[in-house]
Amino acid sequence: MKKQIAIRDVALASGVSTATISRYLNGKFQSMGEDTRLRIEKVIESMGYKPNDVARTLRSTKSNTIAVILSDILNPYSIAILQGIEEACAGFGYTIFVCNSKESPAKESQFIEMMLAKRVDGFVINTTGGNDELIAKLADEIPVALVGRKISQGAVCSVSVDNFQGVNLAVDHMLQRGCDSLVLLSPATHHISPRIERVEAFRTLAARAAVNGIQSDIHIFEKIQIEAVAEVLEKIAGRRFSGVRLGIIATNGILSLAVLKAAKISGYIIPADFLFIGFDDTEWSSVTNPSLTVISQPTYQIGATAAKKLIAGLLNGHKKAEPECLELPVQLIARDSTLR
Amino acid sequence: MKKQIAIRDVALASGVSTATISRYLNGKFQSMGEDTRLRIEKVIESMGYKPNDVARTLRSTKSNTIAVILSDILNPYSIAILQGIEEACAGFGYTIFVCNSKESPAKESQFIEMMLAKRVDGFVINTTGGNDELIAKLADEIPVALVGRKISQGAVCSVSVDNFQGVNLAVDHMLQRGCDSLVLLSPATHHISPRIERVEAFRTLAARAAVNGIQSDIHIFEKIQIEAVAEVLEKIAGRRFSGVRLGIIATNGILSLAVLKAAKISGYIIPADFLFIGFDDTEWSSVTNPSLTVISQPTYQIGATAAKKLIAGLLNGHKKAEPECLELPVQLIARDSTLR
DNA sequence: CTGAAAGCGCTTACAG
DNA sequence: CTGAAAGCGCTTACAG
Repeated sequence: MKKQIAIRDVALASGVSTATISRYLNGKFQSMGEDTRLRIEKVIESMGYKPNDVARTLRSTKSNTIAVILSDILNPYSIAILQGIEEACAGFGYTIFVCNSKESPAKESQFIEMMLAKRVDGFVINTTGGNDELIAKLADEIPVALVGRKISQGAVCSVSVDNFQGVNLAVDHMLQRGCDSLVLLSPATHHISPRIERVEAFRTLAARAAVNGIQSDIHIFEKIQIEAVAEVLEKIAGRRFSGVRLGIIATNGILSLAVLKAAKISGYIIPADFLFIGFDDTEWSSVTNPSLTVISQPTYQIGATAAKKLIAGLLNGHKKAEPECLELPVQLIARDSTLR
Repeated sequence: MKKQIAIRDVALASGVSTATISRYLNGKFQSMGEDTRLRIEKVIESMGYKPNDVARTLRSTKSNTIAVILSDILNPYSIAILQGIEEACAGFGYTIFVCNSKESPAKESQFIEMMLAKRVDGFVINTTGGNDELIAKLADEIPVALVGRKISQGAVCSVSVDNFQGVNLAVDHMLQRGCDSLVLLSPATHHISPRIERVEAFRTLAARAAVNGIQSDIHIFEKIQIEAVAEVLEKIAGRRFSGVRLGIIATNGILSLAVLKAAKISGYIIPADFLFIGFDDTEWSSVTNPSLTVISQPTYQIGATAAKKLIAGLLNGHKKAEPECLELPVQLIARDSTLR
């Protein structure tokens, strides 16, 4: 690497002090003669000078950098959120670090430390659910916006969805289509808020439906494996011969895909054997066999909104993001998997 | 934010100089008394001192940070590569900046400038194809590894796939299944190497097949829109009534999905109306209707390999990554879309 | 094995 | 409108 041109070189060549160059770099043109401004512009152009962001950050304690910590980068849900974050940040000149905690609280807290050491200006976190205390403290020091998953303590800014509404839409849809038995499939809830909320919502709604003789059940999967799902399917869909009209709801995209694969392996036909609703309207949910009725989450918007809230706080010089909890509405998209 | 504890504070509290603390931080234990090491360890622990990476980077010109510039973060292909990069980097303590150029050469070059200003240690780029010269020069200054797409000039390290092999597998498969007319669907090739290579490969292979009376055609899509694809399908699949046995190959995942959607809208039945092979074995290609025969690319491995090559160079103190061009093999996965 | 000192490339009151 | 000077928090020869 050839020797870097520093601000000193530009100052020398322009016949002004480094302070003035710095002012120019920071767009403080009001306090500067037009002639000097023009001169500096020329010199910078001709020397091909590029400011060193690391030095600027060290001095100004502003890095124009945001840490994004995702619990599972493989989930299309996370990617859509990431895209929302990326675009919102790029629009304001912020660059993002991307970390993948893989649902490990230990990794998550390590990443938080690393990002702190890199002096990021703020955090967008889709938390594992295992660092509530750490994140609450973090949010006291530096702007933090949570996406998709909330934490149980502290007043931390979050953007998520109305999970009760989501499950409600799914349950209502099933009942309208004549189901008299409902089963909810969920990944292990741990301390992950949307999972807890969805299971809770289902409990509440199932209790209401029970009054009208609707049966219900809940299955939690510690690990999402096709075989495990197939096994459970075998158990609950055996009812199809008993004249029961079964409706199955899966509470996230990964699990929805697993149900589709398990059904295929086990030879179940959807919607003949059971109606099925998944979560997350991925780009492929309209071309599966059958096409998938889903609860669609505004993923892009979740990411973009969170990033914008964070940056709004940053631009106002706040030490923390507005601790407001936003809950965006979801939508049911009816397709063939619930065709009666 | 409470005042940061600096190395000076630790030095004071430990009764040594900042130089010694710095040595400790950098693991230079050989040149240090065991007693001092232990003492420093204690002090750092009790003060909760965290080194400032920005300052370290400014001084040492090493940021332990790598820029990843993706041409389309929405493509599952990119995500899988990103995952490979992320894991390889995390394994060596490197953090990644993620930039999405959205196939815009202008954005791509802007991102390169930004990342340079942030003093990243290296670049992993899935290029738009519009900055060959810039990237070639870049690679002379700093380690660069290209993923998926190569550039036409300069000796730059790259990890991609054997595209001739991929198309060859697809064409052979079609012929074995009795096709006598082959059509290749490709997004606009621009200067994107795998697209060019795939179209070229098809040309070569189609010419060979022509000797045996096999017909062939190529359609390039400027923009991938369902309607445009449906229109082309209408034109070429009209042949199905002429007793011709048609095989269609789409050269990337996004386009494959579009073909599936277009076929559905237009009422074409795959594989009855035509056989179909897509590129990229996404997690959902086994549950589409019909399940998809694909050319599977080792996406995770592409990313991981590129990142490891880059880091290997970095660790050896090289200014540039080994300018070797790696081409990984692809695989054909046969499913229902080519069932005869 | 350890320290004093210079310096990485900027920004920021302060003074004029 | 502009400059001199201090300093952000480290690392690195150099010297002992």
